[in-house]
Amino acid sequence: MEFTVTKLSALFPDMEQALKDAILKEGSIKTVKEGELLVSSGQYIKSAMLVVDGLVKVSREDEDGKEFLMYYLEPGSACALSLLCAARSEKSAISAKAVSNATIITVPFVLTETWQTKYRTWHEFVVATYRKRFEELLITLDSVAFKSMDERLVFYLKRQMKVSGKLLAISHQEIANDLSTAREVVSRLLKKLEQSGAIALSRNHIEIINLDKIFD
Amino acid sequence: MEFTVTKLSALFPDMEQALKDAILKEGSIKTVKEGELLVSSGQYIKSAMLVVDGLVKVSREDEDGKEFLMYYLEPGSACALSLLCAARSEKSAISAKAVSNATIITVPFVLTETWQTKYRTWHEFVVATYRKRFEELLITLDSVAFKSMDERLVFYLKRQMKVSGKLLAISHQEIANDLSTAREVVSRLLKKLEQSGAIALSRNHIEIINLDKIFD
DNA sequence: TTGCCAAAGTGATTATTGTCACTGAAATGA
DNA sequence: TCATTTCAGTGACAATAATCACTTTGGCAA
Repeated sequence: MEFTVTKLSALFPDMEQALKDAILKEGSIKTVKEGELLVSSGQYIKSAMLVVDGLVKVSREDEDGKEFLMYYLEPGSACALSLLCAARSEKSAISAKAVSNATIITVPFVLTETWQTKYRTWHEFVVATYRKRFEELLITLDSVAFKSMDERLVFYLKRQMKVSGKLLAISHQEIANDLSTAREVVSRLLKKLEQSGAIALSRNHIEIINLDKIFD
Repeated sequence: MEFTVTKLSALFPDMEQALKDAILKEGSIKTVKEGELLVSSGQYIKSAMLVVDGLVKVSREDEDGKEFLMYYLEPGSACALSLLCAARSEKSAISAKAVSNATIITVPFVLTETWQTKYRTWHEFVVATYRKRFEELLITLDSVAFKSMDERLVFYLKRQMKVSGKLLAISHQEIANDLSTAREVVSRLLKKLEQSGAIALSRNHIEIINLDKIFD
């Protein structure tokens, strides 16, 4: 896929012209296949990453490999971590994985740091990104801290629906990983949701019928 | 307590002179007593808050009043939320409470927004604050997502020790609130820790003897 | 000093979640 | 098409945490 200023404008409408030019000039375009890792746990991040196409899933991982879904990145958004770790080039305990075929623009930190003062709209973009990720993280934290597994599952399905539509191509095991629980637990709770008519189950697919009646 | 540029310099060593002058000129100094609320849940935040003395506890709250400790703010730090909510003057689902008598400098958002471009070091301070809070939030998230209650309690006590020393003046109920669990659970687990010699219990006080041997 | 109240201790019970050990059912591909 | 692998369903059980219903203790004030 090739990028022009026009396409970039659609994704990042608030950026000034000079910044978009700079992104096209200095950034490298990277395409990743579905399932591929963009950032793996323990890796050093050296570039800012802008998602321009596809969907990227950002997870947290602990020492023994258990993972946990933090949030999704859609086209037009950036990973706050990829901006955060910037300053220190720190090791990250997060991983980023392409959920669908995706296209990313990467810009080395050395450059983006100078952009902070050079382009006002870059700075604004960074701050807006921080804020958005922070809010999403808080919502994720809420659901772990205050909700039980059945509520968390419904919350999860709703979020999935937002990014992938009503027909989810996902296994129970993957859901269990994202929620950091066991597959059997997910299977049982999904079954309950099916019985209540909220979803329809088939192998590797979940069709969301109506989750609104469930909780609040 | 009165503030001079010298005192401010010690707390915020990276700020440029002009910025420190501006803080003293434009900010209002606010003192709060132990236990007082700085920000209560549902309130609109209209100012950036810089902690210059004392200790402030930042918690998340859900609809039915259950709370959850996010992190502590020590002198020289700012609440990321108080910077984040800035742009939108959004309602916050967080509360900030003074753990000890505390002194805060508040600066209205209208001003701090202009500071973003006016003072390079203010911008850097904001970004550094975001990063720090984000990291702390991730660590908090880790402990909820991956750890069981006994591990979380030890983690909690260690964090308390960092901000308040080895003798904690805190009730079991308060710990339970911070961890979003029941008092009985905390009492039982504390008892276990006492039996293992890691802590000593007395009414309204917990003395930390050695938590290093416990876990990892 | 006594009486009260908040804090802490405790046993019993329930609910939720995690684990184990399977079986069966679809997809894949050789 | 058959064989292998992956995914899903399920019952039994264990472990953890939450809830309930108390009792006990210590600190403080009248």
